[in-house]
Amino acid sequence: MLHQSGSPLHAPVLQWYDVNARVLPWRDPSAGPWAVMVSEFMLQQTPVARVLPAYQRWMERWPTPADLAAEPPGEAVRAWDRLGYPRRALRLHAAAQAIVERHGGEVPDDHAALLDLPGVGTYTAAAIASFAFGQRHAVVDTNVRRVLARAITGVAQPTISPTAADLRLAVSALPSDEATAARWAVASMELGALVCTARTPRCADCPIRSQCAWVLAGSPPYDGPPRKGQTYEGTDRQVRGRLLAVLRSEQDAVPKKALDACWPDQVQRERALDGLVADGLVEPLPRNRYRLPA
DNA sequence: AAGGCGTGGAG
DNA sequence: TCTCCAAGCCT
Repeated sequence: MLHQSGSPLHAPVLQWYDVNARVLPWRDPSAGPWAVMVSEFMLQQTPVARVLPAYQRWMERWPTPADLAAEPPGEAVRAWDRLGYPRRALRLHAAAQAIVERHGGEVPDDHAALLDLPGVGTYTAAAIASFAFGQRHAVVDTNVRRVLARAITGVAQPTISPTAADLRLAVSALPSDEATAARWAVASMELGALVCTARTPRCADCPIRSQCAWVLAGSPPYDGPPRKGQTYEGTDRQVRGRLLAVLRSEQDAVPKKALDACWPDQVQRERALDGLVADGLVEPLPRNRYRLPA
């Protein structure tokens, strides 16, 4: 397949993608926008390998936004299983309801309309518009930021959090042709996921190693501010995870006593439970009982 | 506008 | 073992 584009990076990356793209269910031409949207929610901070089984079950059970919207949010939280960040399940459910109410049950193809949906930020809106509808958008995730940081800026790692400069760089790297831009979006992301990885980049396998500013500079090590390691043991996050695991496993309401058993520190346990209730992930019932939201 | 928000695999 | 980190979003 021939590719025409303005940057010398485009052709090699697009050709590499033609050969090396992973076969993923949400990339199947028959998958549709809802499949893309579900996958994008699940892939926010969760690796592909762990998403796959949950995604398959989800799409089998809820093949359309209306199917999901018709069920209580707690079912979404339960089906989310252990993907992590279960607020995403709640937001996906709320987004499905908004799609039914505002868009006749069809995932909108408009970037602004997508951005208005719960749980859809700049990245996800661009990803859906590009992957599902073939539009020209800068789809800037951590993979793309890393690829551009190395190939163009010439540094080992991108900035810790996305910046306006990252977006400008991504926009400037975008092919002008719409279809090519959409292809570039997936391709450059896939390159970051498979070759231009954070830890040990496989530069020997990289289609643009001869043009990579970072490689040409001698692959200098990262010298930015230290990245803060996220501790997990003993945090409220861990407690929330344990509480929710109990509630997911039970079909009906659970007595508070059962929740008390999962964490020794009462103060922290109460705080975590209150937080879950405030987030809408847990519903308190009379007589000291709790359940996933109905 | 930093910091909160889960979970588990890989090196 | 332990550290890093994986297609972010929201407040």
